[in-house]
Amino acid sequence: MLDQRHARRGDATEDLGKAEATRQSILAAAARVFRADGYAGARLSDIAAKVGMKAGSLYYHFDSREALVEAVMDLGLKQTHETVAKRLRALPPDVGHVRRLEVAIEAHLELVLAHEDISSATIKLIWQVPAQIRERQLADQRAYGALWRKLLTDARKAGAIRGDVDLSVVRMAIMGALNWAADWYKPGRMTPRQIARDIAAMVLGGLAGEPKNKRK
Amino acid sequence: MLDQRHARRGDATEDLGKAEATRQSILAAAARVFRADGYAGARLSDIAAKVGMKAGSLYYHFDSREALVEAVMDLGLKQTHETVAKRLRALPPDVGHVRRLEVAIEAHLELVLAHEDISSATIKLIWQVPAQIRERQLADQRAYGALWRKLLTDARKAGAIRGDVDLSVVRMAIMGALNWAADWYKPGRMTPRQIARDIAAMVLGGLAGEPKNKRK
DNA sequence: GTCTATAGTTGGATAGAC
DNA sequence: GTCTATCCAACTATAGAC
Repeated sequence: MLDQRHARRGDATEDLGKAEATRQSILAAAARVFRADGYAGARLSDIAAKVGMKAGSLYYHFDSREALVEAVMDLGLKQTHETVAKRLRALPPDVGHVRRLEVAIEAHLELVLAHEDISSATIKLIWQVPAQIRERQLADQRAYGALWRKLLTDARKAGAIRGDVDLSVVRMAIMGALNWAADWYKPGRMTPRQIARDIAAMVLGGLAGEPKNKRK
Repeated sequence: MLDQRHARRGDATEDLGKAEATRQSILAAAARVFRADGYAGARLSDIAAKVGMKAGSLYYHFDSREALVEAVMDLGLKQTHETVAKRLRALPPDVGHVRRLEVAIEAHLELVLAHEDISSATIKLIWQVPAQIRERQLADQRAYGALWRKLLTDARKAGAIRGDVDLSVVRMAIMGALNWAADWYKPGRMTPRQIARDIAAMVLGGLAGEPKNKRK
C-alpha cells in the first residue's frame, strides 16, 4: 500500500499536493520580492530565482504577473482579516469596547510588521498595482473595513467613544497610522507590541494632557 | 531697448524664462500622471501629451525619467515643508503647544488633499520609486521630520502632551494618518478641513470617553 | 525647443523539448 | 513541472531635421 513510486502517478492527490506546495513557495517569494522592489521593480526572474526555478516555469502555476500579484494580495488580506477577527473572538464577552479597539489595533499592527510577511507586502502593494487589480482588492477590503466599522459604531452606541468625530475618517486615520508603519519600521529599538501600545494610547487616549510619567 | 526679437537671442533671461515655464508645466503634468498611474504605470508619452509635446522633447528639459520624478518629489516636499512652516510662523507667539500641533496637522493634510497637487503625488510616490531615489528623498525628509519632532518635544517639555508614549512613534503615526488620506479621500462628503479637524481631535484628544454630542 | 524616426533594452509571455 | 529558446510589446533614450 505504501507505494514509493513518485513519478508518473495518476494519483491527483499527490500531484495537487506538490503543485500546491510549490504555489505556496512562489507566493511567499513573490511577496518578499514585490515588497522589497515594489510592483514596478519586481521581476518574475527574481521571484523564480528565489524558489529555484526559471521565470518561464512560473507560468505553469500562474497565468500572468498580474495574476500572481493579485494572489499574493488576496492571501495577505485574508490573513489580516482572519487574524484580527480571531483575536477579537478570543476575548471574553464582557470586555469593554475601548479594550476591543486596542486589541484590534495591536493585532493589525503585528501583522503589518511581521517580517517579510504577505500581509505587509499587500499593504505596500495596494497603491502600486494597476488600477483594475486595485479596484478588485479594495472591494474585497470592504469586508475587513466592515469589521472596523462595527467595532467603532458599537463603541459609540455604548457611549464608549466620543460622538463629535466622523467614524469613517477615524477608521481610515487609524488604518493609515498602522499601515504606514510597514514602511518606516525597522526592527531593533522597539517591538511591534510596544509600537502598537503607543499608537493605541494616542488614538484612544489622545496626546493632550495626561500623565507626564515615563512609560511604565 | 524693448527688442521684440525672440529668436536666436543671446539673452539668457528670456530663454531661461521660457524654458523654466515649460519646465514647470512638465512638472505639474508629471505629478498628475505619476499620481494617477503610479511610478510604474506612468509613461513619458502621457506626460508629454498633457503639455502638448512628444515624449522625446521632454529630454530637452530633463535628463531622464528618474530625474523627472525626482524633481517632482523635491518640489512636493519643499512645498509641504514651507507651507506648514509658514502656517506655524503666522501664529501668535503665545499660542499653546496643542493648538500648534493642531495647526500643523491641518496644514499638512490640506496639502496632501490638494487636488492633483504635487505634494500629494510625492507622498504616493515615495515607496514606488527606485531605492536610490527613495533614499535621497528620505534624507531630505529628515529636515521636515525635524519640524515635527521639535513641535512634539517642545510640547512635551511644556507638559502639554502625555509623557508615556514614544514621540517618534507618535510622529510617524500622525504622518501615516495624514498621508494615508491622499489615497482614500474623495472630494464631496467632507472638506479637507473637516477631516483635519476630526483627525486632530482623535490624535490630540483621543477617542475614548468625551462628549457624545454630534459635531457642533 | 520640439519633432520624427529609430536604436536599444528590458522583461513578460509562449512553444516545445525533456 | 521545469527548462531553453525565442518572440514580442512597451517604453526609454538618442540623433538629426526643422
